[in-house]
Amino acid sequence: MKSDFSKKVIEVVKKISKGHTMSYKEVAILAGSPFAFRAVGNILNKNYDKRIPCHRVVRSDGSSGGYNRGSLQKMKILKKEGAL
DNA sequence: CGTATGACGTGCA
DNA sequence: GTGCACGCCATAC
Repeated sequence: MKSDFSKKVIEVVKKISKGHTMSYKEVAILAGSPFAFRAVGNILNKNYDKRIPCHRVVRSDGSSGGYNRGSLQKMKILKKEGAL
C-alpha cells in the first residue's frame, strides 16, 4: 500500500523536530500537494504508522485535531515535548 | 469504475 | 467569538 503521496506525507511528518508542530496544510505542501491537506489527515487516519509522530501534526487553528490514541493523549504529548 | 467518507481549511452568518 | 456550509485531495468500499 502507501502510494507515493502517503509516503511523502509520512516522510514529512517524520521530519518534524521535537517541540515543533506542523499543520496538515504545511505537511500537504511539503508532501507536494498544497491542497491535499484533506488526504493528509485521511492517510494518517487509515495508515497511521507507529514511527510517525502524527501527534505533532495539528490543525491550522492550533487544535490538536484527532489522534489514533485519543486527542487527550496527543495534547499531553505536545505539552510534554514542549510544543505547547 | 463510481460513490461516499474523512484526523481539514476557509468563508460567511 | 462561535457555528454552519462548501470545496479540495486521496483512500476505502
